[in-house]
Amino acid sequence: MQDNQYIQHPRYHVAVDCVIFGYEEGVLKLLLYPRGFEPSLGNWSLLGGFVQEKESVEDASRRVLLNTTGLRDIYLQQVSTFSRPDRDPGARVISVVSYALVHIDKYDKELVRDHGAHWWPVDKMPQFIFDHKSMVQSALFKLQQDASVKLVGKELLPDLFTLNQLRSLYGAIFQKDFDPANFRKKILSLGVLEKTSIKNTTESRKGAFCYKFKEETEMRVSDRIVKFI
Amino acid sequence: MQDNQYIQHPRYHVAVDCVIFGYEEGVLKLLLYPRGFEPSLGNWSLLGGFVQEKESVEDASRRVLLNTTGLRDIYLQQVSTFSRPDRDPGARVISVVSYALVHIDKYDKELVRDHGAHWWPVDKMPQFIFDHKSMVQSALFKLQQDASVKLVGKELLPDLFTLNQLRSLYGAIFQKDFDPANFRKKILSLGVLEKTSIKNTTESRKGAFCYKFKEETEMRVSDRIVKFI
DNA sequence: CCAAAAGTGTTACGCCTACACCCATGG
DNA sequence: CCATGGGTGTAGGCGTAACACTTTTGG
Repeated sequence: MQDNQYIQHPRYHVAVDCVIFGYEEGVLKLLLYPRGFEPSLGNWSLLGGFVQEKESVEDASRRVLLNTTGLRDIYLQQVSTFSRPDRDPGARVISVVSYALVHIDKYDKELVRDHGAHWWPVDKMPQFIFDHKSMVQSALFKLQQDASVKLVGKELLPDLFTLNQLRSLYGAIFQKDFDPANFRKKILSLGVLEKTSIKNTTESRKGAFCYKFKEETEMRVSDRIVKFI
Repeated sequence: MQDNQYIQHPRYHVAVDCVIFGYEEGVLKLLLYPRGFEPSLGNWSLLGGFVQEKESVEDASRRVLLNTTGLRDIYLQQVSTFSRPDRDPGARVISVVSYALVHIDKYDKELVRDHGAHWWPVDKMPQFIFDHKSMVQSALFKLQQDASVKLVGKELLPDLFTLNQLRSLYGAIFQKDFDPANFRKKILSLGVLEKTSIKNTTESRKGAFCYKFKEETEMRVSDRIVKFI
């Protein structure tokens, strides 16, 4: 492509939309924003923004996440690009969707409240604007794919967690119950967790030992954690 | 986002780049175009083009494929979006990469020759322009992912093919040899192939029966074909 | 004591791997 | 008749699923 060829081609707004996953009380949740004006008033929207001159799509997503949740160093994965010419009735906008995994207890509550945002369980989601519903579906699928070859959890759970909390998280991600005994053996065999001497007694009478992720180890594992995906 | 908010944001050229896979003589190949001018003269480029006013990214990719290979109804999958601000030295261009699977004997030879294009084996690729090398790597990875849960072959092989041709194709995609006996059993157990009475004697003295894909069946299989990815 | 979660052990089954082995045929 | 690819059969191993069973402790 020659430089002078560029000029004759149209240019578009390029947006980023973030599917922000958090995990709380055994439920996988999504941070969404209510749309305050027509069209699509009352429906809910992903957190988004426009790509600025000197940033990449990833930069833009991180900027948007920082501005609305106050969080840095977030685990972020690109999902897919949505580009139907009529997808946004306001103007031609091409949107790159990513998902983010955040610690639901660490975000800036004030900032989020000021934006009117709300955490929605993934199995009870509201009406979305535009094509945001299929964005969420794509993001969830991508998360499942990733979680089947990489142990997610560091990004969503507290630093110390029990194996049953991790199992519940995987249950929430895959919408499926995992056998406690087998899940325990499978996960421990991966060798990426470290047992601590701390017991968590909030969820059972007996109390369960807490684990943490080993430093330095890549959580991407050689064989898949979840076989069926 | 309100309509009047759009105007203050920058707009960019949005391109599509296609990683076109073909399969010939046991080798997985890529259709590439030589760059005829500086910068990056002599290096090779993916087939690309700009997204026009009334088309989606997918539309644009299909248009570009049609214009340069003469092929319609191509199997096309979006891979990822590349957006580093400096990725194209000529101008700010955000590019959405897809891969295409084509029958290497059916494309329009003249059209391709006129463009100076050339099929390159994936294991002997030339120098690329810009970030096209990592585009190809991402595309190959995505193809591997897809081929492990969906039987690709309809899109790359002739209508009638032997199981060993299919095995060679999978070997080329995953850069790994599959055991003939085990591959045969695994593939046939999927139940998506139909044996014909036609024998192909070009590749062995004994001759091998040709198979074809069953009509109507979805080639996406429940358990994965290739376990290690 | 009992319910309920934590944690360990056992068994059976399915699938994959790695071969051995027969078949057909052109040179 | 033999080298070569086509095609079938089989034994071993590994991982998982299913589930029994034991431990701990607050109510």
